[in-house]
Amino acid sequence: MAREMLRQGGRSARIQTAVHAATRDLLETIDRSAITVPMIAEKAGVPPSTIYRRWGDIGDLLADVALAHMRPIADPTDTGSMHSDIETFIIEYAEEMSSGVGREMLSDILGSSSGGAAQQCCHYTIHHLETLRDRAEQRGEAVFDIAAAMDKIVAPIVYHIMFRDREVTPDYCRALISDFLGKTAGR
Amino acid sequence: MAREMLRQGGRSARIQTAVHAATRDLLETIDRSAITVPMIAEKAGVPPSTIYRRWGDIGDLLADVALAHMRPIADPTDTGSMHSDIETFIIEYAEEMSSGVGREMLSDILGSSSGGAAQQCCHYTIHHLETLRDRAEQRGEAVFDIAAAMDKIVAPIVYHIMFRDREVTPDYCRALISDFLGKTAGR
DNA sequence: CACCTTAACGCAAATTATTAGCGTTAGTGA
DNA sequence: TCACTAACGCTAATAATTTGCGTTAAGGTG
Repeated sequence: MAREMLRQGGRSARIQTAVHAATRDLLETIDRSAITVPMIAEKAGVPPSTIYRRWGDIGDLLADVALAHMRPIADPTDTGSMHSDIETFIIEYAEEMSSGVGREMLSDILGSSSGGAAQQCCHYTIHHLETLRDRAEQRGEAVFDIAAAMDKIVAPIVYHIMFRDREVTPDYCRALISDFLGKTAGR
Repeated sequence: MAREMLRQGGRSARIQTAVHAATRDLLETIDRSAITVPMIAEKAGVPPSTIYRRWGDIGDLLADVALAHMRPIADPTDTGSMHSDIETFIIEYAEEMSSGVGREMLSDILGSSSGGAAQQCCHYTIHHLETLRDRAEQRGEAVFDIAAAMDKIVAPIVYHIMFRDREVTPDYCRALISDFLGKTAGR
């Protein structure tokens, strides 16, 4: 993961935006393994050395871009009940991460040398679950434990996506959620 | 992951052995991000072009080496009961994967382009669990479901190792196992 | 607002990694 | 033993990465 910018404004920020945009563009256009730093640099209108100096290598850059794409911009949908809130959020999450680009984003984040990107990515997921839990609490519903939800719902989904040992279908997600919330607690 | 060799014996096999050995050596000596193909080639006594032709890039080579290191050579220890068999195996697995080199191996395998290495790695774990289950069955103990064990024990452990969001301690592993096998089933 | 400090940049040269062509070696099966 | 060809070694060409150095401009200060 790229270090935090010491300078926030102006040129430095413009370059970050341009490089991120160029990278996202290329990720949609051509195969990820074919993307090179000079390629991104040309598209972004900066010299390659700027990218190397700022992001280190292409792995860290890809992790940074993936992380930026995962940064929560909106709260998960409010569907009226905790069970369906969780289902909606988790199924969408699983679908996004199961896709080709989703898997590549996860892979880039997990492969990043420092490990900061992975922690941050995990934190985003936890943050969303916290939102759902707080919402449930305000409704007067029984709350759930975030760490337990990570273990019993998120972890298996991510595991199967990364190891490709089974399809992560909406039905599979629903089963994990029902199992976690208690099978009797139908909605 | 490297494709299977079309030729099994002689020179081709010797080169594979030498390159793997050189790579493992370097992984223990210097930082993984500093390892280059020409470096490995020199240590192994082969020209770099041979490595590029056979393994594609350094990512695939590292994944191949990591996978070879994970290949089961012996069955997990027989401790006399299923619960402690699982505990012994899982705690050892978690400890190995939590270490610096373990995490890097997982990272290399998950980052490999084809995805075959990840599937294979997962298969090794399943194979070990099958051994434990069959052993329990022969003893007349109640058996367990492999897929469920992967979801409830292995997946959370691997998730936390990869995302670095919590320490994976032996106590944590024991809790996952007890929870899976039923809290009342103390040993 | 003008000035100072220095992080971050652009450029270009030097280094290093990767790819590709081509002749050679040595597994494998007849 | 021989024929066939996958896999190799060598080398030249190409591409990526690193590094030094002068320049630009962000952010702070008087």
